[in-house]
Amino acid sequence: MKDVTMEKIVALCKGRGFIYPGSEIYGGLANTWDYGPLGSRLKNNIKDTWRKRFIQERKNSYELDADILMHPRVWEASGHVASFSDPLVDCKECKMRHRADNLINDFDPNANADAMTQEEMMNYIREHKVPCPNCGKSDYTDIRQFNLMFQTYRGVTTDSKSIIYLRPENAQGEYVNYLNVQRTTRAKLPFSIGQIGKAFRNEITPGNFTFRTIEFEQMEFQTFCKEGTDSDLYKYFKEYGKKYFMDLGLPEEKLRFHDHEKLAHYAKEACDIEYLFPFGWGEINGTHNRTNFDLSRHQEYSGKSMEYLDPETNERYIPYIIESTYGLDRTVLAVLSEAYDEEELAEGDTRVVLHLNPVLAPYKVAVLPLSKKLSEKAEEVYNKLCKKFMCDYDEAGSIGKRYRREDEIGTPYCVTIDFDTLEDETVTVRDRDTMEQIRIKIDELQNYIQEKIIF
RNA sequence: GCAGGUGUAGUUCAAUGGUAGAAUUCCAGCCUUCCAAGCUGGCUAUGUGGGUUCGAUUCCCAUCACCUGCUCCA
Repeated sequence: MKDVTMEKIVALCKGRGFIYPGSEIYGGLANTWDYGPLGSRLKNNIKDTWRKRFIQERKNSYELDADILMHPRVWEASGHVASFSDPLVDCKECKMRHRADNLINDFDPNANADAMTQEEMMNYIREHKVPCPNCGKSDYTDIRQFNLMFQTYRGVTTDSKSIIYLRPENAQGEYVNYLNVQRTTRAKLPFSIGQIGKAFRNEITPGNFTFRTIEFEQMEFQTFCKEGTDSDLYKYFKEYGKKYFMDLGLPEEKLRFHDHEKLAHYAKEACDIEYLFPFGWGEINGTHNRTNFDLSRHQEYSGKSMEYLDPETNERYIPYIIESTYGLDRTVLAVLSEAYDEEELAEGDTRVVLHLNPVLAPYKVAVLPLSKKLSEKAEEVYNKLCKKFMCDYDEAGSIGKRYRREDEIGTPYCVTIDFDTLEDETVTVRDRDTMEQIRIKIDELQNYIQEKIIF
């Protein structure tokens, strides 16, 4: 086991085709990344495991694929238009950047900056000569609003009436559709809606590789329930999430809960699951008890009833929502960080190997003819296996070199065709983790591999 | 966004105000019967845009990206 650094992860990702810098030929675009052939497979495999755990294996769970673009009023109702922007000022003296509201609240906890307009905050800072926490001077630029939502315009003109937003979270798609889903599936509370999709936030902060990006993909699970059952479900889904990560291959000692004390405007309870990345602990899941805040707001802003008619009691009420959000890109990064290893073999020989859970591996199996004279037979085996699995084929270089190449991209099984194969229809299957080899009939290959990739 | 640093083949490094060299990777061929062998050949680079200059990869400016620190982080 060697030191795993972000540099090594980034280098492997770029070098082997997991993740490339975005728009690289134009010099790159900060905080954007493109998933290459292997990264796409890994990402999709993670999505598949998530769907299996959260949709397929749970009763009363349904998938949704809502549009990224939503009615602008959605974001007024959700509170994002009002509170998803930060009022920023720069100290002219030391160039330090501050949030104006934090500056005021830290200066005088009773000032209640949250209730101030931008202008009132500016005046307050000037009148009270609020000092810069860094250098002590009080000489600031004007407040600039920094909205974390990306805006764009629909239609041919760019007048303000046509502003629409790229969604900064996916949850609202489930919320505005919750009655559609409930009606069409005839679901009874509690039921859940899951969704995998992209969200966008105009973050200015450089992230650790794909840890913080401006475009990112989330796997979200919203459970609609009756008030009073919410806290138990909240606790349940925290644990369910942790179990999911452990099933992916993240060890328990590198996972921890982080309960929030300072809560977002919608939340009654909030907890992150954090993973110990090479750069430190980082959030990979957030579970929130959002109460009936969102649905109440949508009822208020849309004028449509968001009430659920409880068929057992004939009560009408707005359900509570337990949200559990999984960062897909972060999960990919966590899985890669955990899988990465450099192993010392005999006499200074080393190999880089990704000990990926086989179910996540981009290629499940690689077909390697020992000699190019065996290509025909090898292709026959390849054509058989690729009907069932993502399958690699390599006949370039020595067999040892090809094993190393597959180790580096996490292929769990290498199938080697030799001259005996032509006689007895058997092949060698070499295990990535143990490097042990077994001899097996070609006809048994498919079942052998299939059994190893059950999630 | 601020301060400092760095940008040369896919990767790691050279060199130079006169038009870039190596190792490795990769590709092809020979060889090779299970863990990075060898031989031969081949492809590939001065982040981008300006400026100074007869001539810029080199000097200057801007920009973009990356690294370190701050700031920010629903």
